[in-house]
Amino acid sequence: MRTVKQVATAAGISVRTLHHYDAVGLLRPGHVGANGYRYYGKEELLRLQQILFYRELGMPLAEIGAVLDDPAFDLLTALRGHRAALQRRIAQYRDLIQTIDRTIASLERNEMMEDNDYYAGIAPETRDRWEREAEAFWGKEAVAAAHEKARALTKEQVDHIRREMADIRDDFTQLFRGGAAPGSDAVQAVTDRHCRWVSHSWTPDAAAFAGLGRFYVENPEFRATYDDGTLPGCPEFIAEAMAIYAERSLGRGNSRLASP
Amino acid sequence: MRTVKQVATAAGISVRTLHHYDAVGLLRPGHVGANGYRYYGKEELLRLQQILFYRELGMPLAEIGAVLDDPAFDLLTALRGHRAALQRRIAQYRDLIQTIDRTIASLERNEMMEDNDYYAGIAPETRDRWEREAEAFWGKEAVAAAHEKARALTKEQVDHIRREMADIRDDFTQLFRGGAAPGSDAVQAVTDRHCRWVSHSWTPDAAAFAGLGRFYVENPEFRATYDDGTLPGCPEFIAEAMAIYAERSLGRGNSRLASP
DNA sequence: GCTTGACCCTGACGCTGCGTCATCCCCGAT
DNA sequence: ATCGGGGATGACGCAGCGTCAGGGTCAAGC
Repeated sequence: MRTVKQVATAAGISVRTLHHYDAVGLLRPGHVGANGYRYYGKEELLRLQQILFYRELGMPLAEIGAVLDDPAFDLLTALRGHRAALQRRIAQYRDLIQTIDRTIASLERNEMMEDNDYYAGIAPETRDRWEREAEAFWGKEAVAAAHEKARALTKEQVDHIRREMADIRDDFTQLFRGGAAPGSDAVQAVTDRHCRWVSHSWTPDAAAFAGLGRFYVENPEFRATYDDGTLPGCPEFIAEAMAIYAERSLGRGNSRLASP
Repeated sequence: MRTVKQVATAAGISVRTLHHYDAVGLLRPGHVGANGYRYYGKEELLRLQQILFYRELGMPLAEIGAVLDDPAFDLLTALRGHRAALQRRIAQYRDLIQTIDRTIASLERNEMMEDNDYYAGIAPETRDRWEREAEAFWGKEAVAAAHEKARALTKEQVDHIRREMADIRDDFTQLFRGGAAPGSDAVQAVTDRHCRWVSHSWTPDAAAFAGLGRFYVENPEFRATYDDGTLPGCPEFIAEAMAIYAERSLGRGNSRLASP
């Protein structure tokens, strides 16, 4: 029989959380003393473990209660729904990140041009505000599309290319986190996709592709792109994979890109 | 001068939102009529566009207010911080998705094997402890990978595998009782079967296979399984056989598992 | 037996960004 | 005069606790 604090510290949660779970009927103490103290036994601790597990999955408390109290509850469906929701959120966040990147880029451009202003007569602030307003007004998609059009590419092409790059980047980071070896089949497969992607605008040979990898390592912008700020060493990992790929698949003239 | 509803429908937000923004001082109407009606002019509309833009980036309203009201505010830093936060969230969600996948997999496996499940007769607590020990020993990734592999098996396959394991265990105990040497041909033949058996869910190299032997010795549950309580020293015997096997047949790259 | 400090309890408000009533006022059209 | 479509101001709700505030309880040392 443990008191609230003992349980809380053991489980890594706060006393208030236990109070809350008691209040909403999610986890009742096994015993309540005459003084009103809550005491938890083994059974309650086990239940708490389960609660915390599902909570970590982002499941709302009410749903957790339903799962634990009703064995007929369709947990599988609930989990799948949860998974889908998480993926939607991830996709949404990725879009947001792209928008932020564009905003940052435009801000930096403006700062860079502050001194020797190319656009004499127009204050950078104003121009910047214009762009943001335009984006807010027509939607970032539309503005982006307009910019891309100027580069003589169709929207679908651009979209496709962007998505492909995002995919590749995600695959790389995930493999890196999973501890995959740069020379492993999985990593090399992604590197192959990357090489094909690069080939949209450029046809690298072995040396050039390996050089691009080194460029990723040395260039802060690219580091930031791949590194995620949370995965130090990921650019090096990618560069290594690219070097291996260059030697294996691009070296000695056995280019896979000769016949696309 | 537009009324709340006009602004709201034009901007795609609710009237309540405008009220809220007014209440928190984020967006004040340009004019307020004698009757209390809010009227918004062009300036306010522009400000609203900016507000909505930053809101879409997931920025809290208070911060948006700071950005718009204080031109000295470090927008770049704020945006970068935001980006990092979003990426952390994405990483977190990806971890959650992985956990969910594992949970779903285990649930499906259990449903598939309702009666005779993998860990029949073993208390969930014990099972969990096993799993944690196994994870500590080989790492989470390896255990998770083994689980994935296991979940793809049909019921008959599982039955077959279990029977095979029982046979192997019997052979081991019989040989041990008969005083066979761990390096003898008979014992090594059984060890070979054992290695193949293990390979159903895992592909060990020499070090890993020998490590599994030590795991059998050190882990009480496995001791109990092999030991039968009547044959002290049997786990050590098996571990020794496995170590020898590992060196002879798995070491120096002459792996039999390279071409299964 | 008394003080002290560590714990325990029960409210109750706060936070985020509005959605959703409820209640009442106002304006133009009929 | 009346009616319908806005408009306004509270106020509660939500999700999951954090964070006081105010007041008992317990074990230990003096």
